[in-house]
Amino acid sequence: MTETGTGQLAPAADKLVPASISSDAGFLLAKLHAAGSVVNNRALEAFDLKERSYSVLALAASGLEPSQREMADFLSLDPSQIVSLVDDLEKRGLVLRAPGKQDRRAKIVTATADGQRLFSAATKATRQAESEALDRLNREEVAELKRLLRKALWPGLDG
Amino acid sequence: MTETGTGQLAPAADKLVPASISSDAGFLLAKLHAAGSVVNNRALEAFDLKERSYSVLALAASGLEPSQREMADFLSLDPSQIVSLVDDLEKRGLVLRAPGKQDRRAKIVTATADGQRLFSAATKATRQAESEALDRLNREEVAELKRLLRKALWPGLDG
DNA sequence: TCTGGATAGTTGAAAAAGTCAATGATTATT
DNA sequence: AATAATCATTGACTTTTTCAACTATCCAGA
Repeated sequence: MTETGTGQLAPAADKLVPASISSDAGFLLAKLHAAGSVVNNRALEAFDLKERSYSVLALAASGLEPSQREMADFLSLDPSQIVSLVDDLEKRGLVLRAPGKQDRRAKIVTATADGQRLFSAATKATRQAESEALDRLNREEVAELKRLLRKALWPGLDG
Repeated sequence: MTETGTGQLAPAADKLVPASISSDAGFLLAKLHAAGSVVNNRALEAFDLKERSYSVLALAASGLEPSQREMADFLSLDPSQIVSLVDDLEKRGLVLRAPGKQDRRAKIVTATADGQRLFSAATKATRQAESEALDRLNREEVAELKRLLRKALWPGLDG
């Protein structure tokens, strides 16, 4: 994406806005997600993380003791992708694998103290990145956007 | 993603919702986009299109006479990706390339009559897919979601 | 006008990401 | 006890993304 330093699109990029696809929710989601990814990944670079590894670390640090299969479902990734993401984080001493207590096939992934620390620091950076990516919305609009996204994903939950 | 026939997530997928990442806009966008893509691409299969080729066809059919570079910027794709997408659509007789009138380096992509017809039919399918992907939101909420996404992308435009 | 630097499209290679089937270990079902 | 299903893992394979050339064209300034 052609970008200026502030994350704004180049001026000429507005020409195609009137196209009918601009009222397609799938397209709007894709485009905002793409723009946000750039900012997010740039913010995570300093921690040697990407969106993907950050989200795995976030789940490991959540206290919810997720299995890799649960992570795969939740993150919309193939189980084999989780394997390599966890491999990497584990090599770096950020997470641990432990066999599930009820089900020894499963591997429960938890963050180490180092992992928790890195997650906290990285979270600050992504919060900053998020407000940068959504800086055209005011506080209430950001909250409403998130509420609608959550409702679309998990109706009736307060996630 | 583990899915039921209705596009709902499998029951166990709710366990991780309380994780802090569920309030991260980037993650929510990614997840809803991922879920929507599955439905969208399934709907477009019948037309031998994917989200990508559909969006290129949509711009070609828009009457805005976009150049490939403008398409690349607008769709957040690399110019070389546009080349192969347009190649494919052109081989199928759905779009035409014409040199730009002011700038002969540029290639203006327009839909043929066949392309217009296919686009119309495919649009019906994606509309259906969209309401399926967002079926947990009511009409007003969908409108509000789109409004916020558009505002985040193009503040001050009525796209 | 000429020249140098930028830009549009194209090609092709390389890296990254996604998909999928097979396997061993374990659990669930019959 | 036997069969079927599930979890993590590996490896192959495809698709997507990224990037560096290259040609043709445009543009700005000498």
